[in-house]
Amino acid sequence: MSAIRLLVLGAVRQHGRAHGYQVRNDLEFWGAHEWSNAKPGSIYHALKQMAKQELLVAHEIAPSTVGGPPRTEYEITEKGTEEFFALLRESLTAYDQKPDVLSAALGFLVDLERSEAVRLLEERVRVIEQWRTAVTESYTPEEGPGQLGHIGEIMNFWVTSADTGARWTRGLIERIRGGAYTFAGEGEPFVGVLAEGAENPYATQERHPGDAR
Amino acid sequence: MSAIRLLVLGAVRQHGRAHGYQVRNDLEFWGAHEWSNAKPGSIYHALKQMAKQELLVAHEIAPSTVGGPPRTEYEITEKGTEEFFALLRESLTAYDQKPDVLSAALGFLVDLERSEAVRLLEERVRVIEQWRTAVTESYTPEEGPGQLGHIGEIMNFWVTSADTGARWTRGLIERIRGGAYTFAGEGEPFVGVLAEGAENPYATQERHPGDAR
DNA sequence: ATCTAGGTAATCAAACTTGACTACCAACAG
DNA sequence: CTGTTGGTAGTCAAGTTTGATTACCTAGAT
Repeated sequence: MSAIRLLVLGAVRQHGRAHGYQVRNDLEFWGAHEWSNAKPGSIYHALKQMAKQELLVAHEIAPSTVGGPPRTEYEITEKGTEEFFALLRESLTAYDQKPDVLSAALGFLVDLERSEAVRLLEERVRVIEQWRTAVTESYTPEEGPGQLGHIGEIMNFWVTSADTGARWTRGLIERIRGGAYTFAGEGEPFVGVLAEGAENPYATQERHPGDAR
Repeated sequence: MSAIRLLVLGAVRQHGRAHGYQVRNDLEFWGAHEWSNAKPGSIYHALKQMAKQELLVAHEIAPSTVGGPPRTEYEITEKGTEEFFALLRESLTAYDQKPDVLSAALGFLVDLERSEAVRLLEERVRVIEQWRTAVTESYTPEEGPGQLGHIGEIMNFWVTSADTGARWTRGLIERIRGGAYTFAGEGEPFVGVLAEGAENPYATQERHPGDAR
């Protein structure tokens, strides 16, 4: 599964109603074009595709208010909302080692309730650990180690990445447990989209436990 | 760039001459279907594509020696060999954060000379560090931290992954400096392909400095 | 009044990827 | 000597991704 559907569904959902260019801008604001396949063609394709599948409805109106050609607006349906949460939950727990999927899911983490977020992330840690066990067991000994030569470095690399992923996830769980961020049903949600016509003032640093209440 | 071209080119090159099914088996032997898009359709597609681009030549012969339909054999051309090394060098140094590309390159690392391998990996570390600096600078302060809320976790995740990647690469450099593995021009290369008709006895563990001479 | 630089919104062909499916043959059971 | 299981080798249609390109409009410069 690629990250694009989750990203697009989530972006439309946050706006309530959005046209392609708006979605495109949100995703750029999140830096998504850097770590996922959120490029114009993919975004517009996903919108059309999901409209055909009735996850979105297309309103062929809106003759543009700020110049440029007319635009199509999309609205998320009930079915789309279900799909959104299904994708979100799956992306958080699956360890398919495609980091863009996890990144996309992190962007929508706070759309869940705090307790569920924690539960899913704990499940994620479990899945990673299982994967690690399976891999190191099935790809081991028999004829003794060293049989693989430099090929073993590939597995070593993946295992190292998995361990980092697990450790990082545990850190995130702690931050959430410690009260960081505002989750669903906790009032004033954090708005991660650009207002119509706003500038793009991105900002971040190594963030840790106590901030962003 | 996806990993498939490098994988297929490299596999054909190691055999000297190979048919699709053989390549497919090699990649499976390396576990490539688990961490890359090395699936049958992609492999056969890549073979045809690269034959059209004259990176490979197709020999439409070989009426099968072991049962099954006739098969097409491919041979790497000079142009293909150049492309192979170009892809390999790029995959080792580029930090496009698609880990499958690095994995593929690791499989062919020993086709380079030891000194070049080290040089490229050091370059890789530099590139990762540059990326890290650029990201943490450009996505920072201005309106003070905490502006990003949970969105900051995405960057945090990428930065953590980058750091792990850099640290792991440094470890690999040390292992190589310490004499691990057999590189180009050092005699008897390690054979990472299945002999015609061989079983698939994969094996690995957390490997460290002194082994596999 | 005209030109053009630049932002807005989207499309398109070409390439790539996927997963299911086909076709061929050998070997063995019945 | 017939059927059927299983491995070998590959194809195909449907879907996705990419990068270049188009079309529209505004605002300021000439």
